[in-house]
Amino acid sequence: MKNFETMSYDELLKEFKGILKANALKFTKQREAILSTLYNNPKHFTSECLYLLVKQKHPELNIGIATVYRTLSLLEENGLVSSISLGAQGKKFEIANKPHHDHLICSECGKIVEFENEQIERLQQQIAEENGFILTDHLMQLYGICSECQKKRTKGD
Amino acid sequence: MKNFETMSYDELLKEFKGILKANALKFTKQREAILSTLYNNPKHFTSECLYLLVKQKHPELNIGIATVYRTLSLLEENGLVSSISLGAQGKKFEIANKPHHDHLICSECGKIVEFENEQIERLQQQIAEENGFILTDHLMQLYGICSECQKKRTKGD
DNA sequence: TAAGATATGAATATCACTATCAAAAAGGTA
DNA sequence: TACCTTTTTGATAGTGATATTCATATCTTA
Ligand SMILES: [Mn+2]
Ligand SMILES: [Mn+2]
Ligand SMILES: [Zn+2]
Ligand SMILES: [Zn+2]
Repeated sequence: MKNFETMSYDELLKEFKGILKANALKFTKQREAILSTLYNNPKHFTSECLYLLVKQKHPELNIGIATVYRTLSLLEENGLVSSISLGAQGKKFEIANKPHHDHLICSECGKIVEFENEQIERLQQQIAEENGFILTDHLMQLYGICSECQKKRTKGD
Repeated sequence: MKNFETMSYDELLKEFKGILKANALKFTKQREAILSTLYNNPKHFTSECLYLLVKQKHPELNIGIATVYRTLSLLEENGLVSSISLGAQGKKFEIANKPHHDHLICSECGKIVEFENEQIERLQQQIAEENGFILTDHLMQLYGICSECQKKRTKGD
């Protein structure tokens, strides 16, 4: 997979157009609107939430939620966005212009902190090897209570 | 949370009854059938799959799938079962009578290998602390291709 | 064992997501 | 540019897993 970490929006767009062309797909206003909204608001988006924001930023497109789902799948398949499954809280998407990282999530307020830890990644690789697996992917999410929510709790009691 | 690792079925049942009583809930044939089926078939069960097995083992109960969902939630809330979310492949449940472990999953055949790694656990704790979080839980799943599926692939090509 | 509670199964609803389809837009060609 | 073919779109209906509703059945305790 290509590394999109340091891409400017123009480069990203060029990359996207290349992927579209390579697959005989078309470059549409909707697809660009979704990509640019993701790029300019680098958060962890619910499909619904991204849909609302694109609608707000580009009201003239009258975008449909089906298109958002379709485009997110397309972008994820091609490595331009990545997603995390948060169980009950649903699935969230983010643009893949950052190095690989995992997530630390506050169970109380939903805050998401990103982190990376090479040592864990190495150990994961080792575990897979020990069990005869070729490691292709992993999911790691840490759940806890963030410092702000800890403070709130103390006050509340 | 209590440690259920070394419990015999009788002990587990006693524990369950205690939880029920403490919450003014009733001990029913359905609830016991579900618990015993989980205990005697220590696998990773889909709700549907568990439902079918309980139905087969206890046809006289004519159990409904709603009861299976309800009971699994109840058991999970009380730490007697734990679940893993496998994205597209759905959610799987297992009885919590083993030490904590994480999962290595074959993307091709769905095989699940359990593992534990103290070193990773320590690093996770450390990461949470560094970010001011109190760690309460974590999720770690490694995805890959198991050795059998690797062999099949080579033959297929 | 009767009273008062919760639990159950069947049916229905919900929720996130996917498929369908007619109309619109893209993009290659001349 | 105008045309033509293909893909894309938004609205809508459909799907599958899980949750809820509700009338009846089953527990628990006195
Ligand atoms: Mn992230
Ligand atoms: Mn397990
Ligand atoms: Zn918080
Ligand atoms: Zn396999």
